[in-house]
Amino acid sequence: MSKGHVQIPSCTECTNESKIFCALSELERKELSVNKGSNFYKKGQNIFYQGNHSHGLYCIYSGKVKLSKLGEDGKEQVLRFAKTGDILGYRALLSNESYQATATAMEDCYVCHVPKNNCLGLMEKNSGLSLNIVKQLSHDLRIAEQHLVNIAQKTVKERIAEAMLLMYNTFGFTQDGKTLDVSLSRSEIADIAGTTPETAIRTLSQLNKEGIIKLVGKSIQIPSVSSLAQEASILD
Amino acid sequence: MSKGHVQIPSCTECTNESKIFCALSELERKELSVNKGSNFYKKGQNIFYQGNHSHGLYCIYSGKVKLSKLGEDGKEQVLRFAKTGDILGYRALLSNESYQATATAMEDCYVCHVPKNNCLGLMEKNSGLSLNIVKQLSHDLRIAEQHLVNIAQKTVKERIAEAMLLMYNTFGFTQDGKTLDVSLSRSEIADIAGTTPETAIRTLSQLNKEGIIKLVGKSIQIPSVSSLAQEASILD
DNA sequence: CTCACTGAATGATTTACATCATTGAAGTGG
DNA sequence: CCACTTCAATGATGTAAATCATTCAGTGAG
Repeated sequence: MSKGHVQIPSCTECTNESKIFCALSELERKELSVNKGSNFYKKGQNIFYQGNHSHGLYCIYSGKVKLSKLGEDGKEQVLRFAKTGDILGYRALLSNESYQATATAMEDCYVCHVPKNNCLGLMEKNSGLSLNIVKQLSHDLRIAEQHLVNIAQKTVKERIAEAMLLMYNTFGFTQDGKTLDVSLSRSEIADIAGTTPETAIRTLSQLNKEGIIKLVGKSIQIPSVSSLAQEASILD
Repeated sequence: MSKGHVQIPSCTECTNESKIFCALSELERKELSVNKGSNFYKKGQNIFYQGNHSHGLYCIYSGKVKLSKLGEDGKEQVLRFAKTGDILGYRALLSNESYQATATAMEDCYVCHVPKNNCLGLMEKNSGLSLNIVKQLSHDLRIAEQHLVNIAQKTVKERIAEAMLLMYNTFGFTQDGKTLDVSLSRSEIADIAGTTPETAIRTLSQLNKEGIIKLVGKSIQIPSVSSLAQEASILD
């Protein structure tokens, strides 16, 4: 807890370029800030659980978060990721249903929480905010449906390649311009691709041998994004 | 009921209880109606194609429609269904992207089309309408993500059972209270469950032998919805 | 330093499912 | 009425991937 002591500023001072809240005026940002809470989540901690009831909106000040869902047998399926500036929990908030996924900190995170009434009040007043959220929902739906088709029709190898691409598209590279700026266990990669850890491991080392990716300790390098993309969509 | 001569009324007179447009006042419905077009689609015809650009919103006056998506290799994946009173194409309209799925008439359909500007104008004026659409999007996202987990983790038999349940939940039974009120080819059922026609056929006849479902010619009967749900490992 | 613990990697075995090939049933048209 | 087409159904076979089991490398505690 004593780690760092990061000071989270008011929403008016927030430097994150939020895709959602950019529609707000200075005054509205102030209103957003009034009742907000800020929390620190250690790597591995859950921000909310599938089945919980929603009390507001989460906004990631810093850190990486994964959203996953449990199947009937308890096996985890990663749905998508979120990072600095992204908001979480809008689906449950808007449909007034319980959370249908679990949000887990992939690394130490600072996350703000805006109470339900603040959000809904602002959405009613500011149609730009509503539209941004609608766009976010539309985007998520598109991604989810594409993910569905991928899981249903592609081979494990293609799905693993696709998972690498997802990680690249979401988090990008570190300074060296080739290493994925995210650390996932083999088991988590398997949960994205809808396979088992063992098969994920085997497939990763196969891609490694083929030079499509490079496994360096815990981290993964992608020498050529385009050849990885080719691997993800075309059968060998 | 004579084919080809159904008179589609103005939106003010529409008897369909639309989940979306119920938020509109009499006056707004009139506005909705001004520029709307109405079309007849024969069974098998496409209402819009994956990749097309959106010019407005579709509203189903009568009939059943399936929404599906093509994988890289051309294999079809059924995403969801729509029926009388449902609207289509809101995702593409709102996110301003092209259609990412293809809508196909499963039986002869009458479908209205409301131009883009009418829709967006009404949405701006009536926040209840926006909220309804947000709720619809949230719902679709929930279904899509659940579908994803099912495809990723369940066996073919469970997925086929789930597909039967989806058909039941969407279209219900005919008058006899046990026959699914929808006609799908085995190949289409396979496209829902993410499998091949052959395996779908074999699994259906297996479920038939076990008495979970009854295959009567082209139609499918469900003696007990709860035992079918059990077969699909649905707990909720 | 060594013992225990954790995650990664890989081999062996089994299972589930796709693919291929064939037959039968039901339409459809000349 | 019969050939022709289309679709449902099923059996045989090959294969991808899950499951189980084991080894190995790295890390931290005592």
